Amino acid sequence: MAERFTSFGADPITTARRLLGQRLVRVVDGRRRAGLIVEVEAYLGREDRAAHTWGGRRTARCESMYLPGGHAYVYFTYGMHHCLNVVCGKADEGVAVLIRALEPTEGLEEMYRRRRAARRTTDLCSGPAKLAEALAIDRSLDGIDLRRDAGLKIERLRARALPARRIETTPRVGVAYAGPWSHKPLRFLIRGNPHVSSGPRR
DNA sequence: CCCGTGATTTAT
DNA sequence: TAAATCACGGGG
Repeated sequence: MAERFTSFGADPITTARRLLGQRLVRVVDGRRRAGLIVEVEAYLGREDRAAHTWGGRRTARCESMYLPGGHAYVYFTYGMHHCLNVVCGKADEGVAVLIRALEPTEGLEEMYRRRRAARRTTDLCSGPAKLAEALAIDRSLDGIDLRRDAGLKIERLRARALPARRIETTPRVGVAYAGPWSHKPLRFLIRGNPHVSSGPRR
């Protein structure tokens, strides 16, 4: 029986690295859908032009990003997509880690049912909105506590972060508008994993 | 490459 | 109130 991952109090870069290789679990009607976290991005709060909390912006949408580490921040964009962030740090810091891709491990049949366009397992969760669709994650989960809530949690499969040589670092995806912040190496992937999204390779 | 799609944010 | 924007994905 896997324990829950609960070390959400650190800064977003540390948390991002710690989350790689852990297991994201969604329970719907008592049934599990799960996958290993293989790609994440760190969002650094006030100073980070690409973060929703940039400049201390505090809007209805991103309010939950100011909760203490361990909560979910789920937002809706492009009129059709949801994305899941794991809030980290302390209350009011506005820092989080975007979960960008999973290697599916449980509930694949249900994932295929939800993801009409998926032809192979690497299409199921290889992007932030893909995994949200596959795991039925939407704004109803915004602000929930990942350390206590039954519907969405992270299981700790390893006590320590993966060794640095197994982690690839690249700029973040889709933040070209963010000036200097668009090039910073804040995207982290498990090197060589086929389930990562189609962002920059290095 | 282009485009859907509509909530959310930002400008007037 | 109106206009622009968008942590994306799918199909050519």
